[in-house]
Amino acid sequence: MPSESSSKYDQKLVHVLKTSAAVFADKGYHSTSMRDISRATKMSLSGLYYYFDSKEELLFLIQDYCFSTVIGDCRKLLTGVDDPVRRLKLLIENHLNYFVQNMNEMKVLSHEANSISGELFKKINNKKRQYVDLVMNLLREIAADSGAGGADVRVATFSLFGMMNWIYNWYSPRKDLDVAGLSSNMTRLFLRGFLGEKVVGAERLETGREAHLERTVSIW
Amino acid sequence: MPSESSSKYDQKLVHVLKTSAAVFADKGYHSTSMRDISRATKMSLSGLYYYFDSKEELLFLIQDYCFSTVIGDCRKLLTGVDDPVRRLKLLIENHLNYFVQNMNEMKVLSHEANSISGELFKKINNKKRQYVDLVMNLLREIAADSGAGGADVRVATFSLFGMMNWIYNWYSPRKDLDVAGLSSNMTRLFLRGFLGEKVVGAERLETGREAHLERTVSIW
DNA sequence: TCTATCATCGAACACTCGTTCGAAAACGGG
DNA sequence: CCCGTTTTCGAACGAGTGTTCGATGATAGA
Repeated sequence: MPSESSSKYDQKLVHVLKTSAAVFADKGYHSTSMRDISRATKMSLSGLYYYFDSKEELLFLIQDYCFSTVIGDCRKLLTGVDDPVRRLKLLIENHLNYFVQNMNEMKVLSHEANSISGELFKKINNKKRQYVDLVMNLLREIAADSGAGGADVRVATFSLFGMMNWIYNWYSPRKDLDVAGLSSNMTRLFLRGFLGEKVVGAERLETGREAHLERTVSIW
Repeated sequence: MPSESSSKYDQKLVHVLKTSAAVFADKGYHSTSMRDISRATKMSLSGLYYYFDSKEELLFLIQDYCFSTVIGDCRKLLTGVDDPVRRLKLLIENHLNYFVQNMNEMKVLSHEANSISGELFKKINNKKRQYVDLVMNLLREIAADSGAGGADVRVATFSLFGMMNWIYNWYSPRKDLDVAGLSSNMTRLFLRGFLGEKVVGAERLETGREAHLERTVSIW
């Protein structure tokens, strides 16, 4: 949706989306009134409707912007990387990195997934399914490569999403590990669990490089 | 809250709670009107208020009943079991077993945790914290016993809750594994990830017994 | 059968909601 | 500076909200 054009209009829209996401995350979508949004954005009530047609479309824009960003960033990050285990690791890092920095949006994504209906709902769900399939196929590939056929791939996929997407319920940047630590912990937890120790050991050799996301103490 | 007394009153209250939970799960708490509840329970609007003082207390009763049940069942199940790994395994089985059979409540628990305020919120949060601490201490114990100090216990705890509590987003009793399969998959996934393979191998010897919860094909 | 308690109900109140509309302000290229 | 476009706004409407109240029906022990 948001191309490279950062027009005045786009900038303000993004600002409205971010502010609204914060309010939605705090009070919940349905018990947030358009008057609350108006107050938070310092815009008049009717002025808001210049940027979207309804409260529901506002919610859609928030969700769509998030998924587009996270999927887009992910695609960029994965181009050129072939080893599926490394791809998965990068995907996890990207996912956690983005949502730790956008926890309000994450909460809205989780809580208000069913607050959108009709065509807009379909659009969001397609993007979501796209992302899920990406992970599921990755896991299938990894399992096949290593001959570890014990685990149900569907269970594994959603377990991974579960542990990643649950963070908005507990993660505190102040008292917890930073994103790099969080990421390496979860990656190891999941990969070891999915494959067993040996394969993770092999992985260790290949990934000692990219420091851009794990500058701090990391077990990898 | 609900003692052994199954008076007419209690029965009807529980029925109202269960029905309301289904509606809340479907439409969300805030966009469910008391008139919706009235319609679903086939009670008059004002008649509902004989069983609770406000919509918010209705939500509280649903959540409180759930946590009380799951924690109570868990305590019963764990009495007499000393090995921390076995305790954890039983806890996971109990958790998944209960919430697969009460997915509506699970959704309400997750989505509407912050829709309760004041004293009622504190009560719920205490029970929740109790339960989380139980798991976290268990993990600490397990990590100490096996000398595997690599993983952050807090991350591990909430990762476990994440994968378990995410199921309401994807689990379908028709197309997915049954609870026993789900449970054994997640248990293995988590324990292997948390400890590494060896310790899980040891565990395999001790737990081949309890058939009451895993009658079906199980890898354990 | 009488009566006190339990359970249910219809109607109404005060309030907030999302959205619309026409007009005014701000802006920017000529 | 002017004018067409972009952006903002105040006021209002109709619909739906949670809750209350007094009264009525059901129930069960004396």
